[in-house]
Amino acid sequence: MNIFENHLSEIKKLIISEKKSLKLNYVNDFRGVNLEVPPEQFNFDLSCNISMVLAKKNKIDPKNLAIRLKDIFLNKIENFSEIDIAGPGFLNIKLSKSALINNIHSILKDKTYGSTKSNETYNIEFVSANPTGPMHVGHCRGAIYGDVLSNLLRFNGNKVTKEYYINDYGSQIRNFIKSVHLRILEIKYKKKFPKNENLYPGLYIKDIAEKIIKENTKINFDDLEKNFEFLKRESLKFSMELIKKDLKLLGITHDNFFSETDIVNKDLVNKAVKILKERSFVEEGFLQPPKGESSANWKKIKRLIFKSTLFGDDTDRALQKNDGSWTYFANDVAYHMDKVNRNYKNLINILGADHTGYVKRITAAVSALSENKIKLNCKVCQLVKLYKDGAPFKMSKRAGEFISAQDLLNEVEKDQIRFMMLNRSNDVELDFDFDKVKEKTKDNPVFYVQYAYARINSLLRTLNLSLLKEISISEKYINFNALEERIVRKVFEWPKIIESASRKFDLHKIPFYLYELSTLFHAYWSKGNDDRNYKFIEKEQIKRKEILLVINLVALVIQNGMSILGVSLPKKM
RNA sequence: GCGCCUGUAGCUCAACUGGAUAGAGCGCUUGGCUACGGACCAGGAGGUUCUGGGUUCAAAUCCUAGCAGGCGCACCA
Repeated sequence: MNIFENHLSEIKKLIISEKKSLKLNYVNDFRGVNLEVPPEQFNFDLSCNISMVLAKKNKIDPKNLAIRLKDIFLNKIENFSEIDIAGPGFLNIKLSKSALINNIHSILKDKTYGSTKSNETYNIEFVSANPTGPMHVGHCRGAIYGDVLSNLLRFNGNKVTKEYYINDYGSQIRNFIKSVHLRILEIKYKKKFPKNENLYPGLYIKDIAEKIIKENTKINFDDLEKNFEFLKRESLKFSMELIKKDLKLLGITHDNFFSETDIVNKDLVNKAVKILKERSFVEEGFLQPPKGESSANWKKIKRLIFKSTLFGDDTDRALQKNDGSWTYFANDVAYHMDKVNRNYKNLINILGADHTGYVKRITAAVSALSENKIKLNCKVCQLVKLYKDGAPFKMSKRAGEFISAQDLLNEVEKDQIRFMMLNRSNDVELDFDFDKVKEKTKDNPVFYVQYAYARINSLLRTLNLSLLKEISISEKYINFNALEERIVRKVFEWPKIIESASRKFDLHKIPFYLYELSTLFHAYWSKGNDDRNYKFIEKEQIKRKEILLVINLVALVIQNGMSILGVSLPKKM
C-alpha cells in the first residue's frame, strides 16, 4: 500500500487518455514525474511536479500547462477534491474525503505497510571482525548497520543471507596463537609475557589460556609448534564465542560463518585464479613501487597480478606475496568467487572506514568473476567517536588498545546503541555520547519514540481496547482536525521513506522519520492540556472515532519501523 | 602525490536524490503543563549551504577548479 504510487498511476493514465485535449505531443515518458509530500505550510495531501516535467519535454510554459491540468484533474479524478498551483507549477492536491478514508483503511489492513514488495536474493557480509580478540566499538556500527539492512531488505520481501567471514588464517592468527601460548606458559610457569608489538597483550588472551588449560588438563602445551593446530582450533573457538556473545547482546545473529582456512584447504584460490587467467584478468607481472610510503623494503619480484584497473581500480593488485604464497586479497577473491557461485543476485559488504581503500579492488574482483553480471555493493561506515562527561572516552582495561563492545554494553542498553548508531548517515562520523544516550528525555530519540508508543498503549489500556483490530468507520462520521491531518499525511509518507532508505541503503532515514512522527504524536497528545476539546477520553469513553484511526496508524508505523531497527517497544515505560 | 568520505544555524545533523520560503535536536530566549501517563507542549531569535566559475524553468544537491578536515594508500590482515 503506497498511496503516492496509486494516485500517480491515476494521473498518468489520465494524461495519456487526454493527450489530445491537452495538446501535448510527448506523453510517453514519465521519467522524473513524482508525486510527493508537499511542505507542511501548504496544507495539501499530495504534490505533483508533472507540469514542469511535461512542459519541458513539450517546450511549453509549465504554469500554463498546470492550469489546464488542474481543470482536467478536478473533472476526471474523483479522488481529488481541491487543487492549487504553486511556485513554478507544482500541483498541490487535496484528496476527497472518501479517498482519504479508503487509503487509511487499506493501510490498516496491510500488515507490512511500507514494504516495497520486491523478491530478490541478497548476501550481506558484515562485522567479519578478526577472531584475534573481542569486538571493538568500531565493529558495532557496521554490525548494526548490516543487521538492520538485512531487516529492511527482508521487510521488503527479499531473501537475505547474513554472513560473517572469519579471517582465521595468516600471520595475525599466528601471532594470536603465539600470544595464547605465552599466556599458558605464564600461568603454568610464571614466565613473564614479553612486550612485543606483534603479540596481543589484551587480558582476554589470559582468559582463553586459562580455559584451554582447564579443559585440557592432560595435554602439555610447552611446545608451540607441536600443539599449534590444536591451540588454533581451541583459541578460535573461544574468541569466536566472545564475538558471538557480543553480537547476541546487540541483537545480531548471522546465518552463515565462512572460514578463510576453509578456502585455503579447499584450494579455492587456484580455481579462482584459473578462471581469471582464462579471461586474461590475471597475469604475471611486477608491482609498482609504493608511492606515499617509504619503499625501503621494496623488491621487484615477478608475481601473479589481478588487473583490477580494467574494472576501475587505481592500480593492479598483487595476488602473491614476495615469497610466492597467496595474499589476503587472493583468498578474498576466492571467497567472493564462492559467493558468486552461490547464485545471489546481489552481494553487499559492510566495511569500516579503515577499509575504504579495499572497496575498488574487491568490487573489481566480483565484476571479473561474474563477467559483470553481479555488482558487489560495498557500504563503508565512518568512525565512531565516543564521549563521556563531555570528553572523548578512551581505553579499555580488558581489550588492550581498543574500546571493546563490552565496554559499551556495560554502560548502555542494546536499544539505545542500535538506535543511536543508526541515527546518522553511514557516510558521516558519529559522535556517541554515553550520557545523552542514557537520558530519559526528549534529547534521547530512542526514548522519545518508545514513549510515543507507550502512550498509545496506555490509552488503549484505559479504554480496554487492543491495537489493530479491524477498524472500519463510515466516512460520514469522520472529520479530522488539523493535528490529525498532519499525522495522517506523515503516515502516508512511510512507504516513501522505506523506498528511499532502500534505494541507497540510507538507513538513517528510518530513525529520523520515526522521530518526526513521534513529535507530531506528542503534540497531538499534549494539545488536550491546552484545550479540553482535544482530550481523547471523556467519562472513560473515547471522545471521537478519529482518534482510534490515528493512534492505530501511528502504532502500526512505529511497530514496523522499530522492528526493522531491531529496537524494542515496551508497552509501559 | 593518489583514492574514498565529509564541509549546511553557535554545536550535532536532515533535506524525498534537481524542486517551492533550506528543516530538526541541543544551546539561547518567552510562555504553558500539579497529571487521559511525569519524564512533555507552544512560540521567538539564529543562514552568502567552504570559495570561485559553469549547466537550466529550477542547484546545498550535477560538472569544473580550488580550500579545509577525516580514513586509507608495496608487502601485512
